[in-house]
Amino acid sequence: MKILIVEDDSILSSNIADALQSEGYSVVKAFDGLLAEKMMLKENYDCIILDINLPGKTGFDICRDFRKTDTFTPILMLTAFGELEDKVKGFDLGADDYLTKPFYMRELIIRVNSLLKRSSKNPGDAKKDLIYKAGDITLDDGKKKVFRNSEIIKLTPREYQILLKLIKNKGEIISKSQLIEEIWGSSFTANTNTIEVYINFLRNKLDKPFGSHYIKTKVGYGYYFDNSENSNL
Amino acid sequence: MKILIVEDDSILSSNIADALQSEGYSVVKAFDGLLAEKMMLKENYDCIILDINLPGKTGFDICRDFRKTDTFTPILMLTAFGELEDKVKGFDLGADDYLTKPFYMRELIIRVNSLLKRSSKNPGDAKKDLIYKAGDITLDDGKKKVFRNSEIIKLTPREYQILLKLIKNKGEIISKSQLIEEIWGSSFTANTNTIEVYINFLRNKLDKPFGSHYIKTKVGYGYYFDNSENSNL
DNA sequence: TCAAAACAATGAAAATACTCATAGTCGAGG
DNA sequence: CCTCGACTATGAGTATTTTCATTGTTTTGA
Repeated sequence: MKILIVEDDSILSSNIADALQSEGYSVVKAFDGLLAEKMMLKENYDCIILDINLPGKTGFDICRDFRKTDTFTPILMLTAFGELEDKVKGFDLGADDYLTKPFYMRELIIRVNSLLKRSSKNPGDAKKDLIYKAGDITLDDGKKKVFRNSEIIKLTPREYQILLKLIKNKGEIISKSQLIEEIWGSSFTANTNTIEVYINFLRNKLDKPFGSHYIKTKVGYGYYFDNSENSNL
Repeated sequence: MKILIVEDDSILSSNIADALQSEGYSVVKAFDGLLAEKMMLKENYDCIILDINLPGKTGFDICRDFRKTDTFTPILMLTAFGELEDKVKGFDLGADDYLTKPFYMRELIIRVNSLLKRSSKNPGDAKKDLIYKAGDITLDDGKKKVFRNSEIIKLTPREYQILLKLIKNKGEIISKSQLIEEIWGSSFTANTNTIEVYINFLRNKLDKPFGSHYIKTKVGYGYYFDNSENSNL
């Protein structure tokens, strides 16, 4: 169980981390809103503890944007004392629970435990397997949606199928004949350059507007999804 | 265990919340009758604590309307001191227990505990699995009934089956072939547009009279039930 | 190293498929 | 015999898929 703590007060953050670790959870900390969001998009956490007042981007905004791409990871919000409407807003934006500062660590533990219990019971647990993350691309195979940094990218079915195949085997080279076989079926007469055209469509939507190169060509062999360090060189 | 507290006095509300939380319950608060009702229809709570005097809509009305679609979630009513007939009326409208203000928190805890014990022993517990809520739609698969905000919607069997499948997997895309397979069976020759037509029927009954769009099309992929924030855009 | 050959990318246009609303047929049951 | 639910047919509007001609890029071998 891996938990992300997003809290800029380093003392509080460490206290929370200690408490959770002593419960056997593995913990990752983030102190800045923007950085936190990137981490959330790149990696699957089992639970996220999210402060509201953060440098970079507020917890509210992070929560709202994150819920566009991920609806199952439980979020526990930390609100300042007395800010009652914060709680309402938090729930509206997709938080699963809140805790008012200051709080007892014991209570935080209870709430995290119950959030995790709830989400593990949920049928949504299986949905995790349907979500693929690679670089700053998120592909939700349940909703058939693709995001780039929480910005949605609209793909046609064929484009989507190709991207799915490439992301499922990221790093691996997929030959054109493999793509044809799996997406068009064996009966398809591939006497034209249909695949090249679709790869081009994909790049137009996925790579070019962002100035990056995830979809790479291996001349003579096929295509592959590259999310290594310097993938956009 | 998640408990909803519907009480407009924020001090009392917080006191109740604290008491329940220290018992290990997870708590959600609502301060307005109309909002509370929306929350009740959208989410399954294990117990509801309901004040009578509320802005927006009285506890009596909420209770009565809620019981049309949900007969198992225990409701504990809070009545003002001396209003004896309130208790009678409360029971008549479907409340499971009442508590007269002011009261000791200890007593509230006891009553909530016993309500929860009772409902968990009940055969009605199994019924929860048969009730699906999504947005302001409630589908009772035990009674084969569909409600929109406690107003019943009459569906034909085929329409019902489709809606059930979509709501069971709300948010997920269901392809036409999946729908055909599960509802008509594998032997059905799907050479026509039967599904499109039924989706149209469903929308006519479920969406159009209310100016909303729960049933969405993902062109080329299939259909899905959308109850996100801006589902009617 | 350079040119030819093989391979890949691109833009535009034609062909095809999909969705949806309306209208109509058919058969079972009151 | 009339109504209602299940299903079929059709056509317009839209979106997607495919083809083709052209341009660009990489590889190879003399």
